[in-house]
Amino acid sequence: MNRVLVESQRDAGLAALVHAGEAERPRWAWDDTNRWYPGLLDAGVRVDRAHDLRLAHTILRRSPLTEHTGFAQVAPGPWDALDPAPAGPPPTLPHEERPVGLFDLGEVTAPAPDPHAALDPEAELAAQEEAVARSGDPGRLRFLLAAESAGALVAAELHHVGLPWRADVHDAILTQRLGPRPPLGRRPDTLEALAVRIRELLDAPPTLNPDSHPSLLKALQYAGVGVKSLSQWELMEVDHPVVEPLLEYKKLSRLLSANGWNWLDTWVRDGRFRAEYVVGGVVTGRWSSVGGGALQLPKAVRRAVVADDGWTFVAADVAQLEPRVLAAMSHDDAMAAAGRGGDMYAGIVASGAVATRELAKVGMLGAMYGGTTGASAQVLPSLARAFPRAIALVEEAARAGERGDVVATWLGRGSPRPGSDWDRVQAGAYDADDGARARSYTRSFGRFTRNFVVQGTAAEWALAWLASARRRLWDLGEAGPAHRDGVFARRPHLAFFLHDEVVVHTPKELADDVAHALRAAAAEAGRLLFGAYPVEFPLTVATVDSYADAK
DNA sequence: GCTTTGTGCCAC
DNA sequence: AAACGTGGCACAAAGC
Repeated sequence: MNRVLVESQRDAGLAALVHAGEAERPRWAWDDTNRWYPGLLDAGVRVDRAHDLRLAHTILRRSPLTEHTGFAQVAPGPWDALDPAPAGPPPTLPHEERPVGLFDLGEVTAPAPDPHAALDPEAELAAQEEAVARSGDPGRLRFLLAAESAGALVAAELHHVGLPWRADVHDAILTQRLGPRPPLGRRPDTLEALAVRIRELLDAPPTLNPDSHPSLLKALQYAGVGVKSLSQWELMEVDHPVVEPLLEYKKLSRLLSANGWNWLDTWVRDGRFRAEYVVGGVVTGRWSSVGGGALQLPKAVRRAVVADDGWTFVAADVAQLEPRVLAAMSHDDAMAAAGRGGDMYAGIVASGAVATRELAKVGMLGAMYGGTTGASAQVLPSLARAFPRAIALVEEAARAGERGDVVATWLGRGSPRPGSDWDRVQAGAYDADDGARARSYTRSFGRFTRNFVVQGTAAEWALAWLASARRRLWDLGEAGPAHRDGVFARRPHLAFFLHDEVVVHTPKELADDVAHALRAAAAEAGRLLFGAYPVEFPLTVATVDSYADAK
């Protein structure tokens, strides 16, 4: 049963209405989960199911399964122009005053009309349901839309609860590696000492700023260090005393700028890191994030992710998700068999296809990414003999992209068409240079579609896993000490998600049940996507008090 | 002065 | 200076 929420219901009575309505387990349909759910969560209301019209609209507009429908063929409308709503207020700015605005005599602009006022969610839901019904595979699309919307609920809940973050531990990590926090505008002691050492070894003046690429590159050349760039991999190939301190400087400088004290001030409040996850933010269907680099938390600071007292983390990740997904999509029995037993790469070696686990790994990754060089390309023929259906699937996806065609994930998410420069590049291939450029562009798009089908289907598996885990964790009920107010105060809940891994924050006494729930959810996700096809999705699960101790 | 671009590195 | 997919982010330099 659907219940559509419209703008006129955005008032003080909303939380009570939704709370009461939950008794009948409806599917709440709303324009954008982040415009409704954060407020409900703040009011202590969790919803069981939802339908995110904006996310569903995007999928249905681009799926090959609906391309013959009017829904996909009409000109872009207001639903196509929506930006994702943020899950929360913007962070506080470090080291500066917030813009005041009141006495800012700059250009006065009228507030933009709220695009949501013009939307008709009831009509949009009806149109979406009709498009699904007329699609080439309503069952798959219904599942995809349900999984995407469940993901939106999860993302809002992740932002609501936040990832436990110990600022004091983070500060200790920074102080140990960089020295005490310096005054504004000064380098930390360790970096300053390294800068001095780098200048000495290069015989460079005290004005040399190691953060300035052009001047550092010049100084390296004067000193006879023949590098064309400052990237690690190139510096590592050079034998010169400056390399070691320079690499150390770069590593620590990165830590400082990306996850240093400024990051801590900006993104950690009240012991929580609240990231904005953007569901469907990647064309493949993966999530992206904005603010704080939530999907790039470096291993160096994960020590600061510490469970609350009486609570612990259960961290789980899927072993070799993408090749398993590929085996299932292609019904490659030999590859599925290689995945039985936990380590698919070991299974590939056992099958006799390649000699070592490392070769199995780089070979499979190369097949899915479109690698053309090195060991990965060398073992590709062997992999193609051993796993013909799997390799054929990615090769066909690559050829489709090279033709400029659309490909689709297992559940029907369509790839974007090539950009407007596609025709221009192809048509302009007059001389040898232009021809080479056109071929390079074509192959590049082929690598994109090759990877799209696998990465996108892996993202669908992950959504199904998240949705199932979310329900199972809720069903575990309340236990142990309350750590906060709110609906998850005494409940195990998802606290972090990263493409193929999750971290659950749970009362200690439920840790074993959580681990079981995550494994059961993984098995359920496999069944929901691939039915009885015998492909396994084994998890590596660890119960840890700090995220740094997971795997 | 501001915005855009290039570089490099973090995650999967 | 990348090879081989998807991203975000900070900083300095270049562009306007």
